[in-house]
Amino acid sequence: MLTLTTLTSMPFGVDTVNMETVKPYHHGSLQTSLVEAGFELARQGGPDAVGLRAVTRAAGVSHNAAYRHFADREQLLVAVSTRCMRELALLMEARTAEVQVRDRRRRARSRLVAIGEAYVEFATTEPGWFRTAFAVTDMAGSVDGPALGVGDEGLGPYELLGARLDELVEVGELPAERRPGAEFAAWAVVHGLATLLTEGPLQGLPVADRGHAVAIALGVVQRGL
Amino acid sequence: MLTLTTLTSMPFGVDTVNMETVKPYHHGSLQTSLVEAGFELARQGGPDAVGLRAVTRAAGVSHNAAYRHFADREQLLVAVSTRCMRELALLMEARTAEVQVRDRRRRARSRLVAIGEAYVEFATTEPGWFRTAFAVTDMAGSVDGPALGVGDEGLGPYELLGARLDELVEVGELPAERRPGAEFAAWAVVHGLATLLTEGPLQGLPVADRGHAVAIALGVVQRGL
DNA sequence: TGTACATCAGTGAACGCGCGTTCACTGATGTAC
DNA sequence: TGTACATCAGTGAACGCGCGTTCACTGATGTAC
Repeated sequence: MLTLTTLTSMPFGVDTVNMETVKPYHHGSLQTSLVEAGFELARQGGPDAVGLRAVTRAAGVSHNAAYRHFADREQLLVAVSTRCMRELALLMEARTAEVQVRDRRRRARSRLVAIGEAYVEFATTEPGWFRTAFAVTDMAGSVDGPALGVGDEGLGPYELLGARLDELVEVGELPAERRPGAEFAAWAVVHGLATLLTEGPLQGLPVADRGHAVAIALGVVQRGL
Repeated sequence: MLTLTTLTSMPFGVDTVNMETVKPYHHGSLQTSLVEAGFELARQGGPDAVGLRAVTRAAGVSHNAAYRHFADREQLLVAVSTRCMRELALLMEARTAEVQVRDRRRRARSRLVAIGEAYVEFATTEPGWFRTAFAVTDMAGSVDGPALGVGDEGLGPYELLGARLDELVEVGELPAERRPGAEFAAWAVVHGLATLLTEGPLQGLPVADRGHAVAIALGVVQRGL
């Protein structure tokens, strides 16, 4: 199993070390550092932990240096949220790539299951990041679908789901007439599982039973599609 | 369509009026009043709006009178959350009772759909209450299932779902061997829809499309069960 | 039937907390001439 | 090649906010005698 933190490279490598020792007046990449600090804070404390003061404190900078880079707390949170969303998308992609099935049809199904499982895996192993990813939702929705973007860097979770469903159609595992709206069903189960297991009343469910619950729910959706 | 607020009677009738005019030193039913005030605050502002000071202010009482009835803010929130959960259960029961279908099998299916729709209806029409209902989740989980209780006053949402699924089995619409774990699938879709439409990235979905999305998702689960 | 007194349910002032935000500032950078 | 100066990125003190919680208190209630 991949460690989640290995999915993305460090924001800047050597500079971080130099910063510790030299500590120049001009930071050089403070914006990135602040987002990264917020990302780490969000890991433990969720969106509420991402504050202007907390983030600047963690970056070793005076508390209102952040105002050079973000208009207010909300904008910082948007940036950190996007960062979390990208992390989710990266895990989904990684788990998809791991699928080793020859048969096109079975392969397409496995890959759909894989992104679903990755979604729930992300939520349960990194609940703080998961909550933060969905803490900001008033990014203007696009016409093509809801805004679950991760900026210019790759596809978002929603796009990845769409790609899997398209694949299912291509391969003949999903009747084309059932394709429209299929996202809603697939996404809803998986998001529901993630939320119930993470923040909701299924929090206390023994870890052993979790996989079971996920398997049942994903099975029902697969059969229903 | 029922108005949600009509589902429960006022906490106390005449006393409320008298309280306004007489305002005795001893309130008489402050605990109930505080919970009810929290319930109203939660309607607009969700769980964060349920504070000791906010609630006492709304009840027209000094800010720490609440400590006679609740050990701390958390306990107040638990009480208000339970209140919200009961409201959800009441809507689910009301919508179930409205189903008018003769055929036993079709009736059982309709009633399952009805509680699912009620769940989503509650979340979208009363997002503050919905969020508050699920804001407290560390009530010790029971052995029989997750703690989604509403105290001594009737069944909780989880129990209602179980009843519908049992009915489906009785009536022959759900193979008994698929009954175990069926809650997970059903609950997950519905909770996922509720969350995505309410707090998540589907917030911006035009109201017209909502019903469509819900119908598709519920259809998939029905078919999959 | 009356009264003393324990108990209970409120009051009001005060504390400390961390937060977002604003202000006037200073140190570093880079570019026009 | 050198220097003045605008611009940019950071600093540090201060403000006001609402919150939960604690303290010592007072007013009302009901019960034992």
